[in-house]
Parts: sequence; C-alpha cells; structure tokens
Amino acid sequence: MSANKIKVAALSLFAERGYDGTSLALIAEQIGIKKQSIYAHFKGKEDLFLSLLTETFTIELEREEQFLEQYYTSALDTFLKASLASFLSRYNHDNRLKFWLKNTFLPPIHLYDKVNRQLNRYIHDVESLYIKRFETAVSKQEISMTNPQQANLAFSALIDSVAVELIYGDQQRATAKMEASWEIYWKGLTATNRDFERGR
Amino acid sequence: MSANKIKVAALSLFAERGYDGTSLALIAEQIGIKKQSIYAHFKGKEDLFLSLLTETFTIELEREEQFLEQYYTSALDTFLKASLASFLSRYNHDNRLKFWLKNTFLPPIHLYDKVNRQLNRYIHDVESLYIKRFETAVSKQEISMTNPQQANLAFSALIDSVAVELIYGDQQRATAKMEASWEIYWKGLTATNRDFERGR
DNA sequence: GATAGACTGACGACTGTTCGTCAGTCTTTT
DNA sequence: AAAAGACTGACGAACAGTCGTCAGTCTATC
Repeated sequence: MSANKIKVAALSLFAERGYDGTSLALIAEQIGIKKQSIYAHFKGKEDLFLSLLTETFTIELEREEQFLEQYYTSALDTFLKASLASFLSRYNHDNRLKFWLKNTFLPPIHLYDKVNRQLNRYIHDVESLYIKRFETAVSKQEISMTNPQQANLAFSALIDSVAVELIYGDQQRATAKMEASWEIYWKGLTATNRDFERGR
Repeated sequence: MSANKIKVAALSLFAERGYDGTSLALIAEQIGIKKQSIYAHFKGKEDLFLSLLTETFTIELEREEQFLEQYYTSALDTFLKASLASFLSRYNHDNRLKFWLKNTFLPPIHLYDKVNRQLNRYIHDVESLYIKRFETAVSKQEISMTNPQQANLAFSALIDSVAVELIYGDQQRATAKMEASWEIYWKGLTATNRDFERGR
C-alpha cells in the first residue's frame, strides 16, 4: 500500500520541517513517485496533514491508556519515571512525537483552529487519565501532597521541559534536566513524610 | 526610520506565522509599502530574519543581566518568582519572546544551524548568570539543595513549561501550571529545612 | 540664496522558481 | 474486463529577488 508509504514519508518531513517547509514534491520524491500521484490517495496537502494529525493523537492516546494500565499497580514514582523515560526514548525512535510537538507549536495559520482543537482534546484526555492515578496516590498517601490536580500539572510541566530540550536537540541536556527536575519534583511531592519515602 | 517599521512588522508576523509562513509581501503590506522596498533596507528575507534574531538575543540577554542585578540582594524565592512572572507577562506585551520561542522550535531548515548556534549561546549565557545566583544561595544556605547546577536546571524546566503552555494559547492554564510547579519546586529545594523556610 | 550633485526610499515591471492542483492516459493487478 | 495506481503535461497563483527609474532631500559650491 503506497498510501502508507506517503504517510510515513510525510510524517517524517512534517516533523523535521513543518507544514510550510514541506512540499508535496519533496514527499513524493522521498518515496520515488510524482507529486501528482499523491492525489490518488489524499485530497490534497491539507487532507494529508490533518489525517496524520488525527491518527497521531488517536495512537498516542491509546498508547497512554495502555501505558497506564500496564503500570497501574506500580508505585507512583516508578510509574512517573517510566512515563518520562518512555517519552524520552520515543522521541528518537518514533517521528510521531516530534511531528505533533513541532506542528502544534507552530501550526500553519490557516489550520490553527483545527490543530489547536485536536491538541486540547488530547491534552484533556491524557490529563483525565493521569489525574486518576494521582487521586489514588493521594488517597493511599503515596505522597504528602493532597492536591492531585496540582501534582499532575507539575508533572506535565516536567514532560513539557523534556520536550523543549529534545526539540532543541541536546539529548544529554534533556536527560540531565529530566533527572534534576525529577528529583526535586519528587522531593517536593513527598516533603513532609520524607523520611518514609526516601529509602524507596 | 522605516527600517524600524519593517522590523516591527516582521517580528510580529514571524512570531505568529513562522519564517516559511511569512512572505515579504505580507510584511510590506502591513506597513503600507511594496515588497521591493524592503530590499532598500535588508539584503533579503534571510538577512531580515537573522538580524531580528541576533538583535532579539542581544536584547533578551541584556534584560536578563539587568534583571539579575536588580534582584541580586533579594531572597532567592522572591527573585525566581519575579523571573517567572516577568516571563509570563512579557509574552503578552512583547513579540520578541514569542518570536524566538516559535522560531527556535521550528526554524527554517536552511537556517537551522545559524539559529541553533545563536540559541545555544544565549542559553549558555543566561545559565551562567543564573548559576551564580544559585551558588550564593547554596553557600548562604537559602536552600537545602547543595547542587546549584541541579537547582538551576530544574528552574529552567519551569520556564520551559510556562513557555509551552503560553504558546499553546491558554493563559490561565499557564498561570495555574506555573503556580503548581513553583510550589512543588520550592518545597523540593528547601525540603530538609522546611520548617525554617515555610513561614517566609 | 540659488543651484548642481549625491543620496535616500519607494516604485512598477519583470525574472525564474516553486507551489498545490487537476484532467487525461498508460500500466499493472485481479 | 474492471479497477487501482502511477504516470505526463499543464495550470494559475504565489514566492523571493532584481532591474532601472524617479521624486524628494540633504549638502556643498558658487
């Protein structure tokens, strides 16, 4: 199926160069067809881009759900650290993450609303997933912090900063920043009963 | 001076639409001239963009230096909170911040190296400034954390996440995230001698 | 104080290129 | 024979950039 080959090439190019920086000719060239042939599979550039975006958010959300299920019985810190590590490793082995990060940051103006609406829905959905885990953490007193919303927001801030650093291209710095932030974050979450948590 | 009017218009358009999404004709239209006239002031699109970028980093670095000087005698938490607040408020009143955030995230491919080199120099310079403040904080025992590098990295992660949220367009969420992260961050920095710090 | 010459910023008209898009045709597979 | 997929050729629109020109303005000379 060459519709798939088009998607793969487009995903990688959009991820690297953004929407405006990627021409259909370049996508076609990448897989050895003519740009006009793309129209046999997609209505146009916009259609190709948006279908990739929708597909990406669907896949990413499913992955998050699966991830949460897999780690649901684990300790909170184990789970969160795994989430961060997964984020970091995915960035290098999967263009999907890079694709949506870059293109939600600077989407083509005429698609701004559509992109933003999909992004916000995704963020909202993922947040609901994580919030649940933080709620059980609060009720089971895994952390001293009593506000699950706050713990979740601050954790998503960790993810954000790793994303920024990854896109800026310094893998080492991304890792260092993640570890530095994580330690302080976790200390902050468990501060009052630190003596119990420290030994984990 | 109309070179300046061009710069102002270009800064705002590049900030909103990125390099590839902004045409010289659009910039010219914005200030009521024809695109050819831009060439009387700049060698071309690339020259205009890069001069804006260089100027922006210079200005931003000077601002950081001035900011640090202004707050050098303040308590660490006062200073850091002011830094975060300044970042948040600048985003809405100054296109410079939006301009460099968006265009370092997804720069035009053919300028990737030049953009990245300038960005990394800026990050490095700002970091050296902040590190100094964290070092005195450690030596004066303002915080319990003994690694100034780590405290600084984690703080810059806070800045990153605010940046992400601002660009995603939700001012309220940016503020909420900042406050949530800040509280946990500060608690993490001061954890062991928390009883002394808490009352501040 | 009038005038000549250099400088400035903006212009219309134009180049070459690339963009997304479409209609029609050939080729391969079933 | 039908259908799908890739092809060729061509399209208007928009792109960055270049040319020669011209109306002002500033400056220096007489």
